Order: sequence, then structure tokens, then C-alpha cells
Amino acid sequence: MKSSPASWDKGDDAAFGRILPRSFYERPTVEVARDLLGCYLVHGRRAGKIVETEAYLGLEDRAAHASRGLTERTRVLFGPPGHAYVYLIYGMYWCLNLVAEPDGTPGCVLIRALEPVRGLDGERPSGPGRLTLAMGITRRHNGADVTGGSLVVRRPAAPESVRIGVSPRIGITHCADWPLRFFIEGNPFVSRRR
DNA sequence: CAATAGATCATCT
DNA sequence: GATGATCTATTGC
Repeated sequence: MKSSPASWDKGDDAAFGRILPRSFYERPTVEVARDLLGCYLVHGRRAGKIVETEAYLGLEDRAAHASRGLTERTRVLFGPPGHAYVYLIYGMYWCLNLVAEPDGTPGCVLIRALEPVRGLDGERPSGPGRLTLAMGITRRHNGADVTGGSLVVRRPAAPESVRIGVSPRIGITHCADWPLRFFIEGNPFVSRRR
């Protein structure tokens, strides 16, 4: 399933579908997290299918950065939807989030794993840290508009039908039992549980 | 196979 | 000065 020449291999990004409009992100975070599964994250020549996400809410979600209020770092989370929130974790890994909810309301979706589609040969973008490493995403993308730019998300016109799994989020200490992690059942690129 | 230690730094207290 | 939405390597059973 890799040798057949697909049109996207020739650089036709439209084969990944239409770029998701801002209205897609301007909804409840959980809905956005679920609907992002099966969409394509495209950065230059590199592209991957989103197979695992986590929702991070607002003030009531102590696991979310936004719960500590508006600061210099979390400014993007409180801004308009459809932008990237990128931050450094544990001193070595960048994590990519997509801002959801209307302008002024915090909420974002952490992209946890991709299935390599183009320009990611030999990579295993499972887990937030490895994903950004493979895609070449860094602090430069913090605040970037993902509805038009070098980094965008596209949705196929006819998404394949998949089973969506739900579980608690990974690697957090607060609200550790909230079922806000979503993934495509059976996909081999979904990261494993601790 | 499961548990733990270590790397390393922006952000916040 | 402490913390953390990670990942890998290593140790121990």
C-alpha cells in the first residue's frame, strides 16, 4: 500500500482534501478533537494522517495550561481558533496543539500521533514529541494560522469510516481519569499506553 | 515485561 | 527554585 503512485506524491495537496476552515475549529474542543481523526496534517512536502488526539479544556481542566489563566505563553489558547499552540515540554520536545472554541474561550487539541503519508519515510511520528520532530515543527509555528500557510490541516471529501476509541489522557497528573483521548481503533501508529 | 532514571529548559511561583 | 500534555535506555524481576 505504499508503492502505488498517488496524486499527492506528485505534490498535489488538494488530494488530501480541502483545508479545514476556521469554522471547523470554532466549536467545542471535544468535537474538534474527534473530527480531526482521519484528517491530514500537511507541512511543506511532509504530510501525515492524524490518528490520535487529546482535548484540553479551559479553567475547569487542571491538566490544561489554560487553567492557570491568561499568561504570555497561553495567550494563543485564548485567541481565535484555527491557530497552532506550540510549546516545549521537559526541555526537549515540542508539542503541537490546534486552538479550538470561539475567540476568547480557551481550548485546544493536542495532536499525539500521525500515520506517515508523504515525506516521512522511516519515521514513526507516534507521541507528541516525535511527531513534531518528524514534521519539522518548532516554536516558530506557535501562533501560526493553520487555515492557510505552510502548516495546514486538510479533510478528505469522503473520509473513510473508522472506529473511534476513547480513553483517559496520557502523561498527566491532574484530571487523569477524564476520557478526553481519541484515536482510530486498530491503527498501528497510535501511541501505546504507559 | 514492568518500573525507573536521566536528559534539559521555558515558564511560572 | 520547582515543575512538566515526553521519550529512550537501562535495570530489575
